[in-house]
Order: sequence, then structure tokens, then C-alpha cells
Amino acid sequence: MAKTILIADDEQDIRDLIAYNLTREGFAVETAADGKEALAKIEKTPISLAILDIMMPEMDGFETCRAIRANPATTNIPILFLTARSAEIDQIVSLELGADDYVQKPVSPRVLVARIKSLLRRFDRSEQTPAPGKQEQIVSPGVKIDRGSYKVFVDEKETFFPRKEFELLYFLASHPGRIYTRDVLLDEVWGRDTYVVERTVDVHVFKVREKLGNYGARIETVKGVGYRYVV
Amino acid sequence: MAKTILIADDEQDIRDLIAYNLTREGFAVETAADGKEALAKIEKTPISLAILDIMMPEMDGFETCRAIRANPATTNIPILFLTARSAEIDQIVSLELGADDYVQKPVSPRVLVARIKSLLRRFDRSEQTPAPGKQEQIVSPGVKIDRGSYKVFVDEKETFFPRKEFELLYFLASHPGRIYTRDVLLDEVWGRDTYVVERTVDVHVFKVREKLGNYGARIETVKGVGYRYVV
DNA sequence: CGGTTCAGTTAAGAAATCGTCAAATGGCCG
DNA sequence: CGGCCATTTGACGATTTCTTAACTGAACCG
Repeated sequence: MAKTILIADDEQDIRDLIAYNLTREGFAVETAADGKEALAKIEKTPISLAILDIMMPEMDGFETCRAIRANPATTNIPILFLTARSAEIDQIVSLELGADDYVQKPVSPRVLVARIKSLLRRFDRSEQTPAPGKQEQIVSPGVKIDRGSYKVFVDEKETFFPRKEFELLYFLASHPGRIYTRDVLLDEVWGRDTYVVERTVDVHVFKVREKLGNYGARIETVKGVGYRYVV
Repeated sequence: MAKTILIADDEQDIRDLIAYNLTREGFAVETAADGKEALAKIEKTPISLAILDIMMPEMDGFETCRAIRANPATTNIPILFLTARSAEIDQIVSLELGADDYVQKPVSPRVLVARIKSLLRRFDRSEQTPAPGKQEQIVSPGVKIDRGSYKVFVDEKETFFPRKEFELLYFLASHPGRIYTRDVLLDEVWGRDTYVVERTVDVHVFKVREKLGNYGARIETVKGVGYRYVV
């Protein structure tokens, strides 16, 4: 669930300040001291959003931005510029650089964080395809899972599932028949940047089964491999 | 099948920039340099969405918007405003102009495209379902919310809700059962460009519940997720 | 038959989340 | 200017949720 944000700035102080604030907000953070390093990190790690300072040695923010946009694998990453002088703002705006937002230095952490969240929201929503990606409701005999209202009905009776249990059930049920190993489930349900023991999944499966009552057996164990939801 | 988007702005550069980006995304594009021209084009061509700059010669964006809404044939066209100054945003918000969204200049083409897509999706969906986007009154047993007069009646008794609380209640109540994260509520109720802490939502929910008295429990909390209004 | 592995189950501690209150801020109006 | 009100923030405690570790039993294997 945690998104990774890349911070490219040549001043260590700035990197630290931003990194500190973003980490506190639950983001994962990668840093780079110049454009070259930024590109290298972007190749290696999946990045949700990049913050680029404009003035950097080696390769400045503009160039870096162009390079990111030029690569089909990274062309959709939202980019937020940090600018020191207002003259640079004009450049950002006028050029079709593909900048999505900018924040003027000196940065206020609160404003920056708010902008980042707002940008991410905007892009998340624009990428949401209602059709195959996320189903609003998953219905199988006796069990109905409704994502819109975050409710689960077992034999017509509303049954409360805490978040992780809901997400786990929802994920499994939205890919019926398919087997998922624990580490894949951790990735998909818990998020890529969480560090919990794999057996945690077992406990949640147990609880979900409990709540599903007669239908608990819908979640099958495949010994030595993982779990799957069957209809 | 391509949707046609009308761009009304007096600056050629802006028109070209937006047109270029929309075309690249597979939209058809019509342009107009002022409000009069925009209305003329709308009459001739079926338009899926209109982008209006506010400051235009002859007829500004506000007037154009009113004219579009006044004509039954075009009253349902989604309208997105371009605004240069934040003072204008207040106007958009305060006047119930029937604006569906706005983007602050300088525009990031990518953000604009994302917004447009999201708007179109929203309208596609809302036209399929008979449920209208904005209801004048929302009535549930014991609670009546009147948008026109900005009044709320709890058990027939008029109860005053300050603006944010009213908007929050109205938004939740107009999508009963549906869960909303604090993120989304901030977007929808507070507006995209506000930088407030998420927990602010909680306090408002608290106050709304207080004022709803016996019906306070209508707003349910889903721990770790968000809030929903139930009937 | 004993040992090993794997998953089910339970309980307890840790962490996250929310409700609530109080105080700070800032706008508005008399 | 002073007071009122709406809004926002930070703090605290209560509660829920999550995670871990440990125990148990079943299946498997030599």
C-alpha cells in the first residue's frame, strides 16, 4: 500500500527534510543527488511520484523530466518540480515538459505533502478503470462482497470484516480459483513496503474463514504453496 | 466514437497546447476565442465537455456557463473552468454556477487530461443511472437536508450547520451506503487545493453527529478506511 | 515409528485508529 | 478594537486491529 516517492535534490538538507516528512506520512522514500542518480533509481525501483529540483549538477531537473517522459516505462509517473526562482516557473509552465505541479522553495513540508497527496489522488483516479481492474461487487452463492460500501454479506447477513481481512477476502475472491503464495498476498494486500512475517497471512485467513461460517472452506489451503478462493 | 471537447480561451497558445494534448489522447477538439464563439460552436456540434477560460473578451466564462446551462439542449454538458487567480476559484465555488470542475492556471496538460477523463467518466456513469448528480433535497427518516436553502431539519426541527459541516453531511448523505476515505472527502468537500490535516475530517464528523442527535449514528466509521452515511 | 514440516489455533503484546476535548487561528461584524 | 464563530490542530485515552510467538495436530517420509 505504501507508495514510493523519489526525491532528487543536490542539497542533503532538503532531501532529509522532505524524506523525514514523507516517511512520517507513511510513504517510502528514495533519494538522489542529481538527475543521473534519479534516473538510475527510477529504473530499479517502482516509483509512484518523483520530486525534482531544477538546479542540480550533472543533469538538471528539466533534462531529467524529459528523460523520464521519454521512457515508456516511466512516462506516466507524476512529476513535481521544486523551484527556487520564479523565473523557472515560467519555463515549467510554458514548455511542454510534462510537469504536473511545482512547489516554490523554500518548501513548507505541509504544503508539499498536501500537494503530493493531491497529485497522487488525481492520478490514481484517472488510472482507475472501472471495468476489469476493480469490481464493485463480488457475488458468489451465499457470499456478497461490496467494495463501495465496504460490507460483506454472509447468507444475506451483514458481517463486519476489519480492513485487512476485508482486503484479503476481496483480493482472493476477485481472482477465484487462482492460487496465491503468502508473499504475493503480502505484496497485494499488505503492500509492497510492509515488513511482516508471512505467517501473519495465516492468522488472517483463519479469521476470515471464521467469519465466513459455512463458507469458510471457500478459502482453500494448498499445502506448501498458498491459498485460493474457490466458488 | 471520439468525444468532442470544446476549448474556449482567448490565448492561442493555451488553446494549441490543450488541443495538442487532447488530440494525442484521441479526443476531437473544437476551439473558440471567446464566449460567443463557444456558444455558436456548441449549437452546431455535439460537445461532450467544455473547457472555459474565465477571462475572455466579449463574454466571459461565467456568462458562457450560464448560457450553456440555460439551454435545455446543452444543460447537461460537463463544464471545466480554467482560472488564473485563486480569487476566481472562490467565485466558482460560491456561485452555484454549475461548474463541474476547475483547473488552476498554469495548467499542467497531464493534470488537465486526467481531470477531463475523470469528469467524463463521472458523467457517463451518472447518465446511466437514474440517480441525479445533485439533489436539491435529501430526505431520510428524521433528517431532511435542503441544499437550496442550506438548511437541515432534524426531526422537523431546523438545525444550523456551518458550511463545512453542511457540505460534509450533504455529500455523505447524497451517496448513502458508500464509503469514503478522508482523502476523498477532503477532495470532494474541502476542495482539491486545501492543505489540511486528514484528522480534520474526524472533528467535523464528530460535530455533525452531535447535531444530528439521535441520528448521529447514521454516519458510520469504518476503522482504517473512512466514513459512510447509512439509512 | 520417530522426526520433520506445514498449517490451524490461541493468546498476549504492540501498534494503529478514532472520538473527544481544549486551545490556537483567523475572519467578520458591530 | 473586541468579541463571536468557524475552522483547524494537537493531545490524550479508549478501543480496535494487527502482529508475533508458541502450541497443537495432521500429513509426509525415511
